[in-house]
Amino acid sequence: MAPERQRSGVIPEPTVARLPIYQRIAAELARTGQATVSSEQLAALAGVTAAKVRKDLAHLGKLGTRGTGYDAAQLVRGISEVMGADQDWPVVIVGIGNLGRALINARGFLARGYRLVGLVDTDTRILGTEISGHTVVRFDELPARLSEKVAIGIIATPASAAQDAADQLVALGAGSLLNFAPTVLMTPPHIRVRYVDLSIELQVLSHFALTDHSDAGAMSSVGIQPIAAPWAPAAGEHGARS
Amino acid sequence: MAPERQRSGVIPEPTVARLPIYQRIAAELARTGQATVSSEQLAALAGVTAAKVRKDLAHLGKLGTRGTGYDAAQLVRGISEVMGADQDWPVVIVGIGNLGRALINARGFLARGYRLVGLVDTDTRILGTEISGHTVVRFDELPARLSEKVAIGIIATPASAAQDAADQLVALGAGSLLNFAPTVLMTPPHIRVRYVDLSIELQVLSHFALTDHSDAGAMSSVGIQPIAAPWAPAAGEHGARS
DNA sequence: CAATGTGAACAGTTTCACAGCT
DNA sequence: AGCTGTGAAACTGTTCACATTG
Repeated sequence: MAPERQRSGVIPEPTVARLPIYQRIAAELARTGQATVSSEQLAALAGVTAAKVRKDLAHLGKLGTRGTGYDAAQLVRGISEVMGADQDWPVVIVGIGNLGRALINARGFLARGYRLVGLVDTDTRILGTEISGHTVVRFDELPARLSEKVAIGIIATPASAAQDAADQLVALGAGSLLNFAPTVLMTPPHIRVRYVDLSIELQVLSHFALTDHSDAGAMSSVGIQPIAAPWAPAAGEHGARS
Repeated sequence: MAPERQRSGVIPEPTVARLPIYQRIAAELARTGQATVSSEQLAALAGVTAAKVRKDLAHLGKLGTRGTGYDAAQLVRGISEVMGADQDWPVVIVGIGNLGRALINARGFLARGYRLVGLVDTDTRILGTEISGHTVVRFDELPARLSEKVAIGIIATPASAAQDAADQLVALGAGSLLNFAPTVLMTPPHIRVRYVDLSIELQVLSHFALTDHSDAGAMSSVGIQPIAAPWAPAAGEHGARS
């Protein structure tokens, strides 16, 4: 029945990082009553080219209809499926400072499939505190409170504590780590790690501010900046590898 | 005198995103008394290949010495220079929730060159609050408090407020935006935008957890995982484009 | 006939291998 | 002898152009 899903090969990482963006747009359009989306429209709203959208979506199998476009609702489901948002991913957050709290509270961050199962910190001032239905504990108290393996560990500690956090998370079964601390982690080879280093983001911006030096729009790389619009979507990619 | 700096062409974005990592490592080594670093050592600590390190650093001009390696202190300075960390970048943060506060407090985030000049929010509960020597104000009060153009605007608001924040920041002269809200921003073509979407990071991890499915270390892409170590650095890239 | 899906050309990065300094 | 700097090859991802299909 289902119109041929889950195409064969692996999906390239840049594509994987763009799929959630298409999904968000498709969901919003579906919500406002639009049943179908063209690659052109999706491209305009996502800040990429239409060809890229089609290549990206082709990885999901054929869920478009020629002459018509993609079914918005079907797109949302199809992308959920490949992203694994359907499954259940027990998440532990280490480091309950401002960043940790921001992650806990951010709407849409721990939604759909990503289930918070533990909060870890060492600061005695917040140990024992209850946040979002979870008590903040030290690492050695965590196993007693877990009834399952951790799938994803989020490291929101200072750099000095990050490696230890990674070790402990791996010991609890985490196969994936999301590291916000500015350090390169040493991990066994089968562990997937993604880095989000906020200070690097700033530095990359200032570097290009320097080299673009007022030569408006010269930003060689992408930047589709579609046809006739006073303002065009600013295209962006989300990187990192394991 | 200075040994030929600032090579001609543009530096590829993936390289730009790695330079701060090398810098951090070089700084740490210099601090512990090591005067010179080889590409091999830098590679092992950064989780990349030695060839990549050499190609990357070659963009800075020739600051290595054959047979010896790179001078650690010189590396730190050279990278500061190309990243623009020497210059002065007035930064405004919009959205003083947990994330905004995390950015303000994170050691190393607003250091060296990135100078906080304004905090904006609309929540009456925190308006007027003083944080890090800056009073949180509404956007319309900000111009009166600024004595210069904004260089970089950081958007740490909910998605619903992000586009407005972007518009206002651009009006204040910001040429670069760092957007943490899960939305594609519409901006004039000469504005550089980088996206950090936390929920996408989680989804990318779960996608690959799905497809790698226990086939340990098969992660095709990079993953140098050097020679003989029980644990190898987990390589990572930091992406996004304007 | 509009809009997808895709082979082929193109572009950007990474890896390799080694020539060239120190 | 050791280690950088760099062309050339390999690879990965993007853009183009169009045949194909509903």
